[in-house]
Amino acid sequence: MSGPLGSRHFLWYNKGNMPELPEVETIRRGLKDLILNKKIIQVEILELKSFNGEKDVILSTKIVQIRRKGKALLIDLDNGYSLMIHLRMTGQIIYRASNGEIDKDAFAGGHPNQDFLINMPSKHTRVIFWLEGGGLFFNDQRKFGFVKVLKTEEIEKEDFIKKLGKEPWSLNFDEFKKILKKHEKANIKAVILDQHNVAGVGNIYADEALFYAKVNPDRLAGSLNDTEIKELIEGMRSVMEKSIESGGSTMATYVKADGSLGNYLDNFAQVFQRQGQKCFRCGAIIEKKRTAGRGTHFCPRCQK
DNA sequence: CTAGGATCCTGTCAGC
DNA sequence: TGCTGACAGGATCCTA
Repeated sequence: MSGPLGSRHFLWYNKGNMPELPEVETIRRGLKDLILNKKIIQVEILELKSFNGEKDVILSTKIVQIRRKGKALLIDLDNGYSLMIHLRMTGQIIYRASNGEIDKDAFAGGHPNQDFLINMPSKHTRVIFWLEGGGLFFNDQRKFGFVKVLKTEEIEKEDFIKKLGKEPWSLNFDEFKKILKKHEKANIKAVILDQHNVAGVGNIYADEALFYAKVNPDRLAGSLNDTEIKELIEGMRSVMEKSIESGGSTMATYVKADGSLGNYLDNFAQVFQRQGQKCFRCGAIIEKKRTAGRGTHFCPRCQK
């Protein structure tokens, strides 16, 4: 197929590159320059499952703010309503010109795949928001993500948001230690993946943060000492900050300078999807196993 | 209450 | 070559 840069792209399957906090933050920043103050002219729901709420209530409204809570993207409208978007594993937010074609303003973020590079809508497009001068496409291959319409003032009462834990940056040592004590018999990886405990950490950054803290993902939460707890908070902050700086999984990080497709994980990953390769810290071979029901990458030598 | 397994869904890939 | 089944995973629901 021919890509937007005029070169040929090879098909490349991204296993497990799911949107987490850094991806949603990158989308939030990207959309701010593109859709703020724009009016929603029409909404097309192509998959009922992907859209919750009343569509008519958001028609002819203006986008006044774009926020993020954990992995949830929040788009506030000027009539007291908001859109809550959760990308789950395969969700994407794609902005295109009003005919769906890729132009200089094109933007895409979330689960990186071919849809970043082709005209919209695609077979994975579930909801289209036609705006003044552009189209905002919610794509989601596996249909686990969703768009939800709700009153802005009711966001805090929404089930997912209400139960959301703090993000690593606002979580202090004592609070985190208390959480680990509460779940002392669960795997540490399961604890930091649970959005009720810490907001925003998904499978990629859980593995990366545990590597940073030199903690084996199978360890029980109650077994971590104070130094490890401190390092783990630092790790969660650090790996996600680094990913946000590098642009998360967006079109810009997906298409390399020569027009071929790259892996945005290359920008920061120390262990994720590096099984069989050498640990950057100690040289041992990175392994993959199953922890907390998830594919888990770790260094068997330096993660104790 | 907690911990852990099943579930949703589509696409990929190994194995025959 | 084409089919089949295993696998991937965020958050929720269910079970013990």
